[in-house]
Amino acid sequence: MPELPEVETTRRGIATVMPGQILRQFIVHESRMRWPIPEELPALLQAHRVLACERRGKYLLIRFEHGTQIIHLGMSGSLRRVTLEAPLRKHDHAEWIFDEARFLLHDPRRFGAVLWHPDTAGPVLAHPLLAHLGIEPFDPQFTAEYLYKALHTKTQAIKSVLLAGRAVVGVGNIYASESLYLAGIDPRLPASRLSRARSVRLHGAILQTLNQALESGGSTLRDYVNAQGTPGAYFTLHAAVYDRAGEPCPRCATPIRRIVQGQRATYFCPYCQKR
DNA sequence: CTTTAACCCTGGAGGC
DNA sequence: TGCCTCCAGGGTTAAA
Repeated sequence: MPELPEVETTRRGIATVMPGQILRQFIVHESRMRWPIPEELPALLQAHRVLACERRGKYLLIRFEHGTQIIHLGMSGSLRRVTLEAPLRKHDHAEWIFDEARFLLHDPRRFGAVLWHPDTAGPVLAHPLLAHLGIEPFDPQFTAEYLYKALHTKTQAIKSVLLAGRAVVGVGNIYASESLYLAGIDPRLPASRLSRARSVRLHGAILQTLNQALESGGSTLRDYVNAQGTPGAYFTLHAAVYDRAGEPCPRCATPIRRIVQGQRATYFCPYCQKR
């Protein structure tokens, strides 16, 4: 589920509650995630104050006075507010308990992670998992020219390059297909062959796609803040090509094609999207 | 350095 | 019903 808009929506949700609060208890129910949740983490965090809730790519960063929790939601994870009394469900692997709020990390596939980076180890953004991430899409420095320069050295198919997250973060498998559709670009095009003019289109398409998803995430946020626990309508509902193999292209009615690139599904319109 | 494929894990969908 | 196979929006890691 979580692509960048979902992660950002989650960040906004926890950021309305956690900063300034003292974490009374951090409890681990299942430590076997992408990497083990450090055993010493509950003791390290107990009675410490949250300073801020940030995000880098799809990683959530919960800053404390002495270090930062690095959280990834993987493929099936969610971090949601629940009532103080709410019973644990299957796949609730960790919980954050504050005086008047409680949060559960729920992740059936356990591809997610909860790590700890002490301040003594240096800036958290220098952490090996974060150090090589591409630019944030909403960073003003992310321009069409920036995108052009990041792509023109890569020989791989443009869809795979977008997905890799080294040029720009946050374009997951859904949004990669959707952005390329919006920009009229064939996902198989070698990234290096994208012209400046088409970089402008792609840049706009990426921002439009992510922004649209972020807006629809607002309903998720409302649910989130109200502790209803049900994910809102995700962007999937408005997808033009994603998961629509065989269905007519919204623009020209040509059947949408599904191909596999780097072991991930890609959807595109063979007529509207050009090499 | 780049590129490819295997892998971590559970659950839902669809075929038989 | 049940059993089997395939597929899933993430990203790291090892191998080529």
